[in-house]
Amino acid sequence: MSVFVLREQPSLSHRQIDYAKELNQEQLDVVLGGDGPCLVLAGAGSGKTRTLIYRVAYLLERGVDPSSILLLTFTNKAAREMRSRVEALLGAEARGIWGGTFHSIANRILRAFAEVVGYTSNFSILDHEDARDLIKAILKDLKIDSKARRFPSAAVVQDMISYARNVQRPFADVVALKHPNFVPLVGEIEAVAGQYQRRKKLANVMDFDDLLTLLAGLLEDPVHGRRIAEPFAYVLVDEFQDTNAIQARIVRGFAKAHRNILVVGDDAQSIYAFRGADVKNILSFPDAWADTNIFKLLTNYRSTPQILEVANASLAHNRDQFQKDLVAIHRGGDKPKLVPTASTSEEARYVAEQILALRHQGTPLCSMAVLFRSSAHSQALEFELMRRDIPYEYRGGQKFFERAHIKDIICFLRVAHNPQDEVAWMRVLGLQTGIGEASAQAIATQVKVTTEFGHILLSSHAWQIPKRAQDGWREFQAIAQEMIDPAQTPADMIRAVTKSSYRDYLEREYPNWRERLEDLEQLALFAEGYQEVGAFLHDIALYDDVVAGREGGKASPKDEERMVLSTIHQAKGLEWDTVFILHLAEGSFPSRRAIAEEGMEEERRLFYVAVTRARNHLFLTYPMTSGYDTLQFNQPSTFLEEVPPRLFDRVEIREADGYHSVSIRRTHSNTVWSDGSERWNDEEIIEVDRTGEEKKPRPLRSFLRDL
DNA sequence: AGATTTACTATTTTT
DNA sequence: TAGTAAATCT
Repeated sequence: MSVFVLREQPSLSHRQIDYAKELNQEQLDVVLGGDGPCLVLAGAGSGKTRTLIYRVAYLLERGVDPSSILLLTFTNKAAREMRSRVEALLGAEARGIWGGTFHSIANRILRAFAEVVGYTSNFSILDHEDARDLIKAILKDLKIDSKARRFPSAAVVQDMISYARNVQRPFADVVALKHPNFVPLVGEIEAVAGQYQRRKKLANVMDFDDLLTLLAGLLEDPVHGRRIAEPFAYVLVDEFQDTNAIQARIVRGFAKAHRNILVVGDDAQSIYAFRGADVKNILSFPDAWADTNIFKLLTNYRSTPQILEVANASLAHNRDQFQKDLVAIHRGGDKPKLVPTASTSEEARYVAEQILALRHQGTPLCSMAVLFRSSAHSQALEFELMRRDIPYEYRGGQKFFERAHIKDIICFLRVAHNPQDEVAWMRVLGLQTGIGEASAQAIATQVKVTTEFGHILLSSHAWQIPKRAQDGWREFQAIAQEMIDPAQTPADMIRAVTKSSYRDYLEREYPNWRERLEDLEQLALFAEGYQEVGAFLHDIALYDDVVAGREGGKASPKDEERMVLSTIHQAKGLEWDTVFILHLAEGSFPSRRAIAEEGMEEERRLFYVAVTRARNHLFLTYPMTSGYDTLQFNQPSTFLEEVPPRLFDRVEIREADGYHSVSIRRTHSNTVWSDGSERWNDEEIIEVDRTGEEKKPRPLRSFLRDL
């Protein structure tokens, strides 16, 4: 039996073998190689990813053609990670499998079927910001003054349009559900939505939702759908709890012919409701697919029992939940530490101290991560890490391809490749002095009639250029000339723009223009791998992490590794030995919005995801005060209050002794009184410095004086 | 008068 | 950084 071959692979770690032990042989055959629909409901750290990897490996071992395997993941990173793990198991033959996000797979397929859906194959892809800009332009065009008329803002309109398409419900329903006060305006908002759809098609651009909608349509087409889906004999979907209605349609489209579908997920980790994700997709999977085999994996191979206890205790407060307590396989371990700090800077200092101490004790930096609800919460820590030269990798917040200067350059290439791309035109024109929104729009509508980029240099005399915009327009033409003149490779074009007057613009506009120029050179270097502008643009439209995220601190030659700073959303599916969760203050995490809009259950699941990322050490911190000019007093997060205090080791920072050694006061235990209330046992207070060594007590200094 | 630039305030999560 | 209000151009 192939499974045994897998189990005895010397490259398999202990934990992987434990996974195989959890199911009996018959069940393993179904999960890994069985035909028909299969649903694996797996708790955090119980082996979701391994299930997918094993099935792929098992199929390949049985001689299945790799290109008949389609692996749908939530992030590109997850797809790559899985591919490399399967390759490590079985070698290069895994290379042919189709793996990626719904969006990237849609991108690949739609390039080949562009004409069928009314586009040409050089279509551009709008990111979130581009799409909002287009809607803004439409509102202006329709002379809708959203302030005066109490009309929803472009961002709100965009959100409603996107949500309606993702949950596959009529627009009016979504308005009623998400923004009841705009119900009287439904007709008008719908007109904007229609205009948006038309403008995109005219500009030969798709937004993220178009990618999914058009793919779903194609898959349901009797002729094309068959042609696309037929080759995929095996469909695997990761993080199924985070799929929405349109994604469920796509999954059905791909898998309905062969019915060999495996989905894995955990309803407790559904954290994308704001994007239309619906836990019902996973709970009703057996209804949608007859004869589904269901398996539950409830053993946690990742975390210590102390960490799991906190996770379980928190999740118990959710009602809409499948009750399942995870059981740890690990023994021993410390209680998670609960650390209130005087301020955000003290929080940052404490975390940095602990990181140094743990590293001193032998934990490599790459097995530590700091997680936070919102990217803004990491700022103080980033300064602190930079100051101490602790190398880190930042995930979350702005992506490389979303940085203003990167997008500027990309838009130059976009107009060259797809001159109809109105959105890109608006951006590049607006960069010139003297050209604002209005002049840019005037020029863009005329220019985009051209099908050949080179023509804009010749035929401009025929166009009406507003007077104040003429200098800027000439400047743009000069740059365009540089771009198309000697060579056509994307790297050459990027360097041409970087050398042009755009460089002066950068120097003028940004104090950190040198860094930005370096970014642009990095982009050019990356582009050298491409001969053709189209191929380059298509790849970077969705594969953001091809270029590493923001980095700070210099990695010493000895340890190249960096620690990770990440939003919780981006940390999903990952794990570290030590995890810090920052800013667990009411209003921040849970966010004010979640509290106000009854989004607490989802928010609690987010907390659950964060806690279950940790293998051995977990630190939960929150600043008792925050704010930069006004002082704000924070309450500890609901999520901390809900968990019985005895599950934590409470740390109290008493003394800030310069910047480099914060001493802490720690209480080890607490007392449960006969009436059920709990009290901290003050007798066990000790002071330790950052290396964990005990210190003599010093007088208490009030945290307020520290500010 | 309309377009553009500048100065200011408050920040959720993502393909 | 985005959205907005006030200041400055044409």
